[in-house]
Amino acid sequence: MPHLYLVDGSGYIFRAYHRLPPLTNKHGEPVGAVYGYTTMLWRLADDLHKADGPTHMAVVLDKSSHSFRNELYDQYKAHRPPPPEDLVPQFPMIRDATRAFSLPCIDEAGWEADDLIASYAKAALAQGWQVTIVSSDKDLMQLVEDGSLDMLDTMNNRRIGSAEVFEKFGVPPNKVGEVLALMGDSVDNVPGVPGVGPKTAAKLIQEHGDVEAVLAAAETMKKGKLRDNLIEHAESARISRKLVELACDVPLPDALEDLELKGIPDAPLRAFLEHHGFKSLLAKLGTGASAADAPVETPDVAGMPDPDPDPPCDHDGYETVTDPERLDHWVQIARHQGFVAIDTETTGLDATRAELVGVSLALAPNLACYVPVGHGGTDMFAEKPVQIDRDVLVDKLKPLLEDPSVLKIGHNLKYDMIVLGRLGISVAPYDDTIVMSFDLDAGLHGHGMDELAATHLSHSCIAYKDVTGTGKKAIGFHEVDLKAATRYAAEDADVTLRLWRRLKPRLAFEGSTRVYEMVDRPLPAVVAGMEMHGIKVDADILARLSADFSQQIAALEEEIHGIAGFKFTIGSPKQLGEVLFDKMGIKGGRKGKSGVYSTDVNELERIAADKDSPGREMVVKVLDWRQLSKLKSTYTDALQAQINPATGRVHTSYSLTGAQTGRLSSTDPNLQNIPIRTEVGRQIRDAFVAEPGNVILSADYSQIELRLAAHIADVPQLREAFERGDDIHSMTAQELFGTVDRDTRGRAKTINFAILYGISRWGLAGRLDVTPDEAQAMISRYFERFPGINRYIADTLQEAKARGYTTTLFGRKTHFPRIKAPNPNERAGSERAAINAPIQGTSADIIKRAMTRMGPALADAGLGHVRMLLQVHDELVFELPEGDVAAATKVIRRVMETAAEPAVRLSVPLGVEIGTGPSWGAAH
DNA sequence: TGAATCACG
DNA sequence: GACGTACGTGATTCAA
Repeated sequence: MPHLYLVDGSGYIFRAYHRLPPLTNKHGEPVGAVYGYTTMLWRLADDLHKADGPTHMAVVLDKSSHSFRNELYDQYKAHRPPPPEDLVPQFPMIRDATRAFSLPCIDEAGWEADDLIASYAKAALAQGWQVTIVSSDKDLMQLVEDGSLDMLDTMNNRRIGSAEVFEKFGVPPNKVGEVLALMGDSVDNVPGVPGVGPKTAAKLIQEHGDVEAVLAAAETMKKGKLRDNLIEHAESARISRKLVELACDVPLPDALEDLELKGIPDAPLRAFLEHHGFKSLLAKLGTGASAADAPVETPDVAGMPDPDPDPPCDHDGYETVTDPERLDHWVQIARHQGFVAIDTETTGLDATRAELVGVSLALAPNLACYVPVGHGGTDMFAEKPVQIDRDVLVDKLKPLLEDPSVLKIGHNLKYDMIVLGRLGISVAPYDDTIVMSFDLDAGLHGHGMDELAATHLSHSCIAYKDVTGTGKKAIGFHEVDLKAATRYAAEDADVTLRLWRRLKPRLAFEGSTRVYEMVDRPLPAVVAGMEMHGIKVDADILARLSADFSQQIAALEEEIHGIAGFKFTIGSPKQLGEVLFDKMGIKGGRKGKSGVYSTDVNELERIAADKDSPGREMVVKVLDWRQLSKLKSTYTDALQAQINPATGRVHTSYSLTGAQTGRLSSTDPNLQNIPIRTEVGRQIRDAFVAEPGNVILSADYSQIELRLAAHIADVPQLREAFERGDDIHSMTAQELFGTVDRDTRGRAKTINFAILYGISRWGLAGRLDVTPDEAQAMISRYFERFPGINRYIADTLQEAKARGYTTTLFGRKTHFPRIKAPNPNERAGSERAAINAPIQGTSADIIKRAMTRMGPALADAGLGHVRMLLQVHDELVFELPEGDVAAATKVIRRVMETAAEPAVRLSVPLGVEIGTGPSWGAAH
């Protein structure tokens, strides 16, 4: 069956003009509306091949501003301002664009485009055709008929059928004219009835059927303003009814059959696109791929005509959005454009607790706005500034942020995703400029927005503290006045967008697309989920430990002071050093550069091991005191304070860009350094518990860095040992010392780690308590037995010096700008780090991939209740229903063991050890 | 704010 | 011949 598409070109031009940034082409002609129009036609042309796509198509335009309606009512469209100056030259270009697509362009003097559309629609329907009107004009909604005529709003990619019409007007399509007549239209200057808006009009028509019936019933209505207005303005209502009526019998300038689509010839289209420099569309034309085949997630900014890159930030040009309709406006441009930068402002730094204060959006440089929703302080009764209701913002923003065809751009989006996630919004797809910067420039500089703006845009951002103040006088962002808040917040979105335009093309150009797409890009969403979920911590267990530690600390303190003969601050390394080395005369005190004796563990253990030292007794107690103080202050006390009272759980924050090698880091609190190595410390892990009926599951990669070293350096002996499942440290001991016992295995283990960290004979000598010469002999022997290792070290160093960076198996770069430093100490430090980075970094890449795949893999296996809670570099911690343990273990092991594949094929297997229990401690 | 110390992988 | 002794993190405390 023929399917006719009627494109409301005139309506589209105005909307596109107002919703798109003011672009110009290389000839300096304004083309914003033309660009929007062209991409819209392109998308329509894509539907050509679809089953329900068009067989016939025409673009309908207004010819002149005069129509029969001016005869009916001389004020019709009287107050309409002339079109904007830079839109006028675009009208003829729209006709060019239409011709470039070889589409018929229909206009007729004396008729509006709406009348022509209505007439063509009726004619087509009479022949039994399908009709789609490409427009979102409310007047045209009268024409909708279920099953035969619908509308397509290309700005929102939304089909409008009678259900949508009913939702908008409260009446079926054939009554829309009645409603429009009563409510009037200020833009077209259709008078309607004063005091009657969409709601009242809909109610009246629902009750009475049509305008005449409403007017007739007016006399019988209860007395009031409405009744008076209906009686007084009855004539105006009748005129309005005629004005909104569409003419359906206009003689058709072209016959229906002539509108048949015969394909779109390349040449004229190409010429048109080239004239305007619409590169992204040209590219699609060139490869013969249709627009639908192109990735919608990453709009080609390079293809946007943009002769004026990065003007300085115009803080006073940012809009404060306090009117819901203005918000709609911004959202619609964003949806049409296909990308938008976003930033949220909140009451605090902890995303899992902070309240939303406002959201800023940016569409192009200097085209940014701020939408306040939570300003006005915490006092419930205080007067608040005019602003949009938070729930309204959520309703209006959610469709945009979840629209799969609109790319959301943020800087450290993980934060915004948590804040928005708590309001029921998920953000996808997205690009994160902090992650992009990290993947490009790790090791060169930090990745905070202010630093990147200074580095890449030569722009110094408004400092947060300039807006809120510092120290005790600091106020929350919700207390900042809207003007200052807009300048600050909109600038953040503006800068984010500008950074994105700089960084995005660099990814491909500099070979970092792989690691960005395959490893890091998905992480903000995954990690946001983990942070939001948190892990349950039993405050009672911690409180008991705190009390216990307290007692022991007090007792030790007394004993230590007793031995010294006076009181001093044990926690002060300065005082402790003086007590030990000056007052008590212990020998061998070493002063650091600040003139303070070193009193670290190594030093104290050296004293404790010396049977003749007078300080033995005290030093042993100090070591105990230190351990308990550390555990109490850093863990048992601090952790209790970190429990979120709303959730009863602890929500750490992971930094995706904190560790140069690609690892995550954890803060507030750091859950990646919870004690495990000593029995006392280990008890703290028992406080990390599962909810009733659930268990904690811990899965960790066994020896992942050594396995990766075996693969990367290609060491056959190590590879084979891992394949056989041998104890790798015993095997190393056998190779190095010819015998395996506790001592040699321990030494071999130390050497194995030393290799990964970039070894020095002195470092190893210190660890193993041997002379540097003996240490050197062991290193030499190691290189001899595992010849791949020194080749790896030499190659890595050479590459790091030649290129300035190292890479992981997934292409992650870590830069080492100091690797050629003249200071040998500095240089040697960089060299060791460079040796370690590819191994530590590849391990980080692999577990990150496992994390990304874990959620979907568990869901596929029907294990939706299994939650991933923590990552500790080579370990993932889960919480799950007891009954799911067996099934989940299988999935988790499979995902982790195969996480490198298929991008990287390892020559060693990855081993994963899994344990479960009521607490994290018990799961190990 | 930096140094020292120590918790983790 | 000096350098000054393992990679990557974060939190706490003291003292300036």
